[in-house]
Amino acid sequence: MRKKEESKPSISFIEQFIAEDLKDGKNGGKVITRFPPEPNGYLHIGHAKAICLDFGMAKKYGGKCNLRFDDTNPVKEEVEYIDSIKEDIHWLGFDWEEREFYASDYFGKLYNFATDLIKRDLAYVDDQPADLISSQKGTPSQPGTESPFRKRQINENLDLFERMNKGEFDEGRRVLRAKIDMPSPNMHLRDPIIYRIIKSPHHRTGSKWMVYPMYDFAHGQSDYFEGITHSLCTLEFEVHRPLYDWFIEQLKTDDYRPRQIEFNRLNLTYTMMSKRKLLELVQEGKVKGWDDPRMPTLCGLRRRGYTPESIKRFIDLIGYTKVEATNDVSLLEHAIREDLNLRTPRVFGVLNPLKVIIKNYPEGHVENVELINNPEDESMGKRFVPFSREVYIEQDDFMETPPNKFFRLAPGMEVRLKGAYIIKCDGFKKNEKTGAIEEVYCTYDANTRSGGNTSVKKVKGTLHWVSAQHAIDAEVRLYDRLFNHEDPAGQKDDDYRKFLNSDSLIILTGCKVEPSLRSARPLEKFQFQRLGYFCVDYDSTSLKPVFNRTVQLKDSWVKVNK
RNA sequence: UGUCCCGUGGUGUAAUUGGCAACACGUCUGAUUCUGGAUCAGAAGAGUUCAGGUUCGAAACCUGACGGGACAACCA
Repeated sequence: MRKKEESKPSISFIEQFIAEDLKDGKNGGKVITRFPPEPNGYLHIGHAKAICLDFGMAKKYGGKCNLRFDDTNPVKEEVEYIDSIKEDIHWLGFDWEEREFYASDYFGKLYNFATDLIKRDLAYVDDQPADLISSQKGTPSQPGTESPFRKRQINENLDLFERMNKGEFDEGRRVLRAKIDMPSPNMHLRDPIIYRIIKSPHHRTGSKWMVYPMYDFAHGQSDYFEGITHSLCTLEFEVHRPLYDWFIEQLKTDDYRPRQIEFNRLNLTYTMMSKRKLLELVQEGKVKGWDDPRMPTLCGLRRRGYTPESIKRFIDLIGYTKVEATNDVSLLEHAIREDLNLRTPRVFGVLNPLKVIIKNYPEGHVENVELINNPEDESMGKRFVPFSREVYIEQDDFMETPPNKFFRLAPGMEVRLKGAYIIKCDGFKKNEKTGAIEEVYCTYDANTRSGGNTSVKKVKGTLHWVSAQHAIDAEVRLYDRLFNHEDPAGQKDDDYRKFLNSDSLIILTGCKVEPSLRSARPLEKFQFQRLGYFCVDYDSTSLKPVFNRTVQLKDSWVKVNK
């Protein structure tokens, strides 16, 4: 399915940089990358884009990719997230082997480096409160002004920083700042705060530390300590790069130098990627949890029925650039359909059952009709499905007064029950009060059994069906996009909650599925013929199977119909 | 009134780094089909934000506009 790409050797700008660096013999001709999540939430498909790049580049150029938890803020991070992050990366098919690192592993080195900067008069302790420091920073268009503590003596700074870490001062009382350039046009260079006092215990280092490094003071240095050559991150860190380079410059002892390269974040239509807002959805009960099948989280997509291959394929398709792009969810849906079409067995499942009685079919008689499991893959074999006098078909497949081009069942019309016989409708029972069709009466043509050579008759429509006496009841959860706005989180005047799609989950009970599905296991995937791809939910039991609809089949009838 | 980044069909990306804009999704035809799926064949749709300049030749290089984004957390 990727044949067409062979003639398209174009590589991303990132890969071009890497290839050039290699050609120039930088960093000993090595490629070492890292994937650096903060353990403060679950991974989503945007992270998958980064994971594919980080691990992908390392693999392609014979290098390694480290997993590094960016755990420099103990008040926001939890162990709970660490396990889920590792599980999701593995699920995608990537492995960091023994290279599982934590920014907190480097707290000692970082502290020493900070002390070193103080000694070189490149850092100082500032006693001012946050709002004052902030106002002295100026604005993007106005230069900052120097803190009165900027000229503090080295010995005093050393003493104060040590006492900050001993817990002598309350949180917020003092910070350590790098002494760089207050009037700089780049705000990140205006004496950035590099250490703050936090007294909450850390999930790995306990209460050993009272001061914690800020992101900018930890990330580049961690890269340096691990020998990272290419530090790939998203566009919003572009303005941080001069600071990243500044710290490395102070730290380096030889020619080795990590290089930060920024690429565009993944945005999807009708989707919201902000971790904070996703957390709100979970906490407010708008969804059933981080792994709700409507969530863009990897665990949500997994439960929805997405395969790692389809996600990687999608990411492959969208590429890496510096353009802030919004990708169409229909491309993601294309990727999962393409994958599932090749690998899933076809089965019969009737979502909204309507009973059809075949009057001239012998009562009590059962035939096992043979069906192909997957027309795309002969090796998946065949199966037998019981057929009898009473079957269920889809309510949508019968109309009392059909429009043009309705190739399904209606009074006087003929249709094939896939794998079985051609039937003709010659009556139905209607509830006079509600107008609902309750039963449909048909006759079958015994000469039209599928596979038989007497079956020369042709009909336009073919329906899926389930034998009434053999059917098993199932619950089916139909999912649709969570939001009904293309950019739910991007509206200035409206809260994203306003755009929640009230029909994003429709639970159907009393669905009828073929008996072979009794033994289906959670996460097992099927194509319900003519309907879509479905995946067994974790809530499923053999007594009460539960299926999630991953995605519908493309349906040109809906277009004809309107 | 700053610095940095970005601007190619509806969407996302290409264009062998200066040689008459390609691919995928989507859309629309038709063929085929015991899934209105898949498959196959084909079509429409941009002249590359705009204006200058360099050049035999510019989507690409230069200048200037215009438009979008990032940066003012003791978050990452």
